[in-house]
Amino acid sequence: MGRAPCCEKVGLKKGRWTAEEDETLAKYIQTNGEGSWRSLPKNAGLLRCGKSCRLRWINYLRADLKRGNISAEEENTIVKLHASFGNRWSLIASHLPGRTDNEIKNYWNSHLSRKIYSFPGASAGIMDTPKVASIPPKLKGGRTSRWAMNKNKTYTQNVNVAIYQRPKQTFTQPNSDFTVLDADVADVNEPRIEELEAEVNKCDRSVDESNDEDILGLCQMEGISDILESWLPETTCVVWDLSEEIDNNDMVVRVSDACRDKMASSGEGYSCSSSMALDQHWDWESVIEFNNVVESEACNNWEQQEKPLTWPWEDDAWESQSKNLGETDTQMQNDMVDWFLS
DNA sequence: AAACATTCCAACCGCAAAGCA
DNA sequence: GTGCTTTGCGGTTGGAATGTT
Repeated sequence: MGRAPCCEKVGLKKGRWTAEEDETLAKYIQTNGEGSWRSLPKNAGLLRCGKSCRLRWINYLRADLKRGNISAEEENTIVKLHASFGNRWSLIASHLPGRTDNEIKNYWNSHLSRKIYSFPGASAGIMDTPKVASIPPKLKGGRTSRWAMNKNKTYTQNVNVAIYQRPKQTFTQPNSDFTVLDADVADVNEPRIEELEAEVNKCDRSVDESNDEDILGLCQMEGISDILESWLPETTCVVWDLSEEIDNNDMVVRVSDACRDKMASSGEGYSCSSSMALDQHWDWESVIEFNNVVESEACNNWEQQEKPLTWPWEDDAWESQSKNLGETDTQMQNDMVDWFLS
């Protein structure tokens, strides 16, 4: 016995809405207000499912919808929010006035997602940057609770997300500043995830959702350097996302779907994309060229590849100067964290 | 100009949480 | 506390529009 249908589908119309239907729906809602979607079609005289009416109203008929193409600024916002929130389209849409979750989702899938470039595996480490963004816990399906939609709420949530900014840097050699990005997802270390969660869960933060900067901001984490040290070398599967914001010198690094799936299956429930928005002066041609090289070489011999990027504390020379991250130059460490959280 | 391929997006679907009796 | 209904979410799909051969 199958699931009961959400509404009586027999005799209901499907497919594109006609202008007449739009007018009928709009007039009814203007008169009676939103809500009671189940009974709305019958009351309004529409041969449509209530869900269909709701969707049509939300995505097309509402007066406060913004028409026209997504602007560069909006796109930038989407990229950044997606880096933090993942596919939480409604949440992203809530920060883009006049845009719907469906519109953003479609835009992402058709315009932005294909801009992702992969960095298939270099040898050693993994980089899944552990971070905290102040976002409500993701619910699989289901509507967002009213509590979660309230402003000035406090979340305690772990999300392996970060938006980084670094000082000016020219990316001429793929060996300088970041950890190897290993697309091989075989060794995702689940205990690390739990460990990270435990650390991250220490962080509570009040959030004003009206402020995107605040949403995107990272909470002050105690011992973040320790987390980075323990986490970064073991994270896997990163895909480089070179968005069209090249002109703005933004770059995003994100966890691959495979990694996300892995993490999800580990019981984490949800793993948002990691990202790096590197607001700096990259040599993009080199980046892309390097990406191509790495990709081709990866097909030949993954093990022999050198680290394209490493974190400073993974560098031997650096490490020799500082046996232990916790004992290193405090100023440098603080600077790194400041940059990391900026 | 026709056939085929690709892109884009409106709409559908199932799931799960909130709400309520 | 329980069960049913309503609502919201995100993934997926179908087909129109557009591009390419």
